[in-house]
Amino acid sequence: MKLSKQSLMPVLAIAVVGGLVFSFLPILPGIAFALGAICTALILPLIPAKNSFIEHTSSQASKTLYVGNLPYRANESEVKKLFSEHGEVFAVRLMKDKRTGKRRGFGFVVMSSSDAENAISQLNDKEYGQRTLKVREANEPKSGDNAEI
DNA sequence: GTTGAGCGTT
Repeated sequence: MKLSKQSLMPVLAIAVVGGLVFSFLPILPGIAFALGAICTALILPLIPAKNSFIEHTSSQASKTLYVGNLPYRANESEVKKLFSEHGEVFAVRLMKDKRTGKRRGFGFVVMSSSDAENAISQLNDKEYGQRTLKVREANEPKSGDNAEI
């Protein structure tokens, strides 16, 4: 039963909006806010329903790849475009320093497992931006369902 | 604005 802020913010927002909507009715503001909260409880299960619709697209087998020795000038769009030429890339995350926000020069690329193996053999030790890319599989695969080799 | 081995975030 974890209650995070991100799942609580929309609830409060919808509750406030519901309270404003019901405030037009000749009732007490407390009753209006209560009705807004009830409406929130009613449409709350509908929000994950739309999310599951979007997740229906990402029902592919994804594997996390570690990409090191990246140029500091490289962006996620360039890396994603580079990996997209050798396979279907789902997401690219370039890790940056949490203190200064500077790029540390490595990141992770999430793509399909079969295309991932092909991309590794194609992009590993590949010259990119006057640097030799280092593409390997991630040590901690989040989606390790099809991560068997 | 700098640097160069490495395995990470809601």
